[in-house]
Amino acid sequence: MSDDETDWGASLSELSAVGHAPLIPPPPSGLPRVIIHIDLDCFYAQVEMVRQPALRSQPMGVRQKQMVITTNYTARARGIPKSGSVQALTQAYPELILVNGEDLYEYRRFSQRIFEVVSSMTFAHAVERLGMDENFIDVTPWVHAHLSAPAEIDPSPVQGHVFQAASWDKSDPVHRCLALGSVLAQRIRTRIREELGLTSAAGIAVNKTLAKLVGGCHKPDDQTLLLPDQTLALLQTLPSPRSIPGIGSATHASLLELGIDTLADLQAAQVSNLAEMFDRETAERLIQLSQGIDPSPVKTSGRPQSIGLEDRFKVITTRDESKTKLKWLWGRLAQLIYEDGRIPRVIRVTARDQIKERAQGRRWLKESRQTQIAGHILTGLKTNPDLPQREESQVVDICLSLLDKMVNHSAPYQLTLLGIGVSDFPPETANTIQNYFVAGAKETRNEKRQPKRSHAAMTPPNEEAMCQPTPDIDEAIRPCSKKVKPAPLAIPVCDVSDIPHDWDPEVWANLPMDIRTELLASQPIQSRTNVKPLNKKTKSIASYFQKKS
DNA sequence: CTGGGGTCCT
DNA sequence: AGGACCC
Repeated sequence: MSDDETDWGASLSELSAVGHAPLIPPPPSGLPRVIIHIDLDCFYAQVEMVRQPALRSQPMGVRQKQMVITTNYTARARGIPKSGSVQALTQAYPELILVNGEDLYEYRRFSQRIFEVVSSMTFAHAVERLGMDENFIDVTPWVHAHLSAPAEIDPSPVQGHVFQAASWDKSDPVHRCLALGSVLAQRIRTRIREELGLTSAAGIAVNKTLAKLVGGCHKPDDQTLLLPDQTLALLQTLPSPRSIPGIGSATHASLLELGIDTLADLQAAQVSNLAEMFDRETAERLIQLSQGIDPSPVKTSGRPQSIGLEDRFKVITTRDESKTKLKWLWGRLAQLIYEDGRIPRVIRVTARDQIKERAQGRRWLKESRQTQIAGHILTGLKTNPDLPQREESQVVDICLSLLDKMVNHSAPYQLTLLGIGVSDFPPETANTIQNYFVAGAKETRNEKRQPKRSHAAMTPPNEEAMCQPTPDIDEAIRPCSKKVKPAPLAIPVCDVSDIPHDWDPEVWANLPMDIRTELLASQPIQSRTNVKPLNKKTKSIASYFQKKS
């Protein structure tokens, strides 16, 4: 949790409780941060309904193996739970339609487009992904810059709900900041609906934790703002310390051992109370989280650090079966690496062995082994989703040798999971305009190519009764994959003053924030004292985008 | 009958 | 390489 200069640290109310205030630069203006958390409603189910609109009116759920991981709101309106076992749900609700969601390919694509749409909005200073369907957006700079409008002309109407709105004071600058945030959250949600046909919930607050927590107050398809003075009221609605993001099962168990059962216990704890189980930094962070204090910055999410696939199955007991499964996994993974465009330098195999788990008395035990992979083996993926025969069998052999390090084939074993992942991508020389330009060109190139076959239609080999895929009732319809290029985004809400005068607003709006920042840094602004020199390549690319006059 | 992903830290 | 956390 390192602070950089873009992290304006805690809100006013947070600062008062922070031990080392000097380490956290105060907000320049004395105003709080404004953080939006966007959470797609039953994301997987919504994606399936976009792909197959007839499902919209049906009670539907998405299943992976024996679990229904989410149901749509039509189902929930009938009292069907949002998740559960296939067994239980189909028995109790025979009308529930289940779609197989074990292949995350489409969800990944929608997730990427959501991130792009959000990042393209000019007021989004930083966007951080959390899983496939959540994003944090820091809109602090925009909000502070637009707060100066006189209150009597600009009543800054709040969009959506206010958590316990009684103390709303429209003349309080802190409240007005958050109200502006709620307007921006509404615009983000509207764009996601217009561009992708997906509804979402949002929370607006002074830090990530509170934004996420308050966003849960009005779902689906609505949003909630938290005023700093209502922080404790919100926290009091939480049933357990476990409800705080960042306090997971292990931390919760440790807290229980210390006799800390409730959130109030943790709020009242001293660092010394926690010293037995946690180091001082962690203890301080936990107590602060329990009080709604969270200085962690919204970190701009870049390209993934790793790409991996796993498959669970009933059991594998031979090297030969493993080879077949690894081949199948690699085929799908190769497609993803190809679409990513970068060549990884490390490959890893993951496995679960039931016998080992029982021997060690553990509920689950995942092992992995990784190794560097010579560059020449994978370079074919730069231009083709399939590797030449020779390289492909080399990769599979590498995977098998990694597996051999985990299982002894002369002793009994029972694998129930295999996975392959890749990581350690070459650095992309940070986020420069050159880089963006190259990446954009590559994307266009990739999207023009049709996948040789829809890998969503690929079926795992050697299916056991237990893991038979559901009949693919949604064969085909893939709204995104048929597009050569994503539809150009409409001109987003943004202040004209944000845009350099010689730029096309639409082009500007579609540039990622860091690129805009870089270009703004190169703008001839009188007040700027530290003008970065513009190198040649940047200049020519900038002129490519700029309007001709 | 707990999925198939990810992140960062130790 | 594993473990914590997140969805």
